[in-house]
Amino acid sequence: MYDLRLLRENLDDLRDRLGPRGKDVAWQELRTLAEDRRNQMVQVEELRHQLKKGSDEVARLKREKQSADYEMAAMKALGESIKEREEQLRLVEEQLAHIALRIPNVPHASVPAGQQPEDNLEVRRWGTPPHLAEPIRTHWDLGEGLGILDFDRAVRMAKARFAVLTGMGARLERALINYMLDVHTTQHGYREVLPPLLVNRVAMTGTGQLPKFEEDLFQVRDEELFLIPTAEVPVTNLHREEILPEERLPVRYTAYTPCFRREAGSYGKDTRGLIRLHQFNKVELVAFAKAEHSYDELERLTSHAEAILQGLDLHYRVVALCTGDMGFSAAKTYDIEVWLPSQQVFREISSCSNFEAFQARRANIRWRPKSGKKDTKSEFVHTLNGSGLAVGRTLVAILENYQQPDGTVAVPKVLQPYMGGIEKIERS
RNA sequence: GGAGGGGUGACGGAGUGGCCGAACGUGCCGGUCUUGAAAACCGGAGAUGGGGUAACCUAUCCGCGAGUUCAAAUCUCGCCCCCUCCGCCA
Repeated sequence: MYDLRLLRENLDDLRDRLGPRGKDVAWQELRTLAEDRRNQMVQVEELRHQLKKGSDEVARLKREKQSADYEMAAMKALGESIKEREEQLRLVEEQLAHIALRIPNVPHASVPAGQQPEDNLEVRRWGTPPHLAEPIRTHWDLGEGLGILDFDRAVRMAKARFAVLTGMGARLERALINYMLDVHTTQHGYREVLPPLLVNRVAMTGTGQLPKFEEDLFQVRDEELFLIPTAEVPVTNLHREEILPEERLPVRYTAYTPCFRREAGSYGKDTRGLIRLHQFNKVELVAFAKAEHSYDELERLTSHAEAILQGLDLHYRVVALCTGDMGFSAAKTYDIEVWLPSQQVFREISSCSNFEAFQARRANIRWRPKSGKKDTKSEFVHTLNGSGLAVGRTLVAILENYQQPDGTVAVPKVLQPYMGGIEKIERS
């Protein structure tokens, strides 16, 4: 969502900067509507001003025990005409919002141009692929072989794209969640949050999931509530309609939540295994920062997500998404991709974005400078978030990268305290 | 789910139709006083949108949305949320 005055005055500039990202935007209509809105607003204001003065005049006449019949009749007529014009204005604003809420964020200057994932820019790699004996097994073969992963039975109580973890599989997932939360809270300075998993429409609109992506969300029947697709939604909305004092910034939260996604339009993709499910666990990092610090914060937040992979000794790379591959609300995104030996590819395990003021404008999240003097006008914060990490995919990476020739899986050192001290997952 | 009470500015809390953007208090900012601070006293200060180069002007905002009226924080209706008690329940 954009500031409407900026929108009107910098429409061409905005269109240029969006480039192909703005190809679906009705620019001409937008321009007309923005002009209409301003003109009609000026008129309505003027008429309202007259109405107010007229009403004051009626009050004065009545106080002086004079007849006010003429004025009252005139004001009645004026009031009706205002009502009509306001209705027109409301319509224009509605149409304007309909378009404006569907305009994606403007990419930061440092974002590589491009349309395809191939146009993404690799910025660094860490570690090396493990030396594994052939045959290299997939995580679903390993998991089912060890009896810790069950896809078939998940269909009984749910449907395809759900999974059941049992035994040491469930334990490993829980260990990962605890490990990640512990690192972020004790080493990286994040405050832990356990938010609602159902949120309302306003919250979803604030972070940008709505109105454009409603078909990607699970919705509760009979009530206007949605299952969260990411903890980003409830945690960013913690400060909706708030003005944060300067000394509180930056604010950093971490949250473990299950996430729910319809995965509409992904038929045939990643149909096997834990990679793409309707429900998965994620530890999220969320930050609120001043504009001048938000890109430093993005680097920091990304490094915090990387720290988890480094602790687990998993090979990964970081890529800067190109303009065409970025999400709707993001101004810049780094994806962290972990090495999956079974497919010999890097797969996304974290996505870290700076939304600049895009979400803050929609959710009305501001901060106010400390100085008590003049110039204490509030400003929009910049919001950021990133996975730290997607837990299910981390479990996948561990199964595949730590697999042994006999089909067992070694437990990474840092997780052993969370796994009751065991060093290896065996069939049980 | 049932019964009752309530949603006003950063906070507390007045205000039941017109000079109310809203008393008063606390907190905040500036000043006087003081070696400095506190206290006391004086003064200032809401948010958002629109117009204007600017000083400034203007509209809207008393949970949200409709309605009545020349005029609504105040009256009517609907909705949302919070609190207390009862029921149910992890």
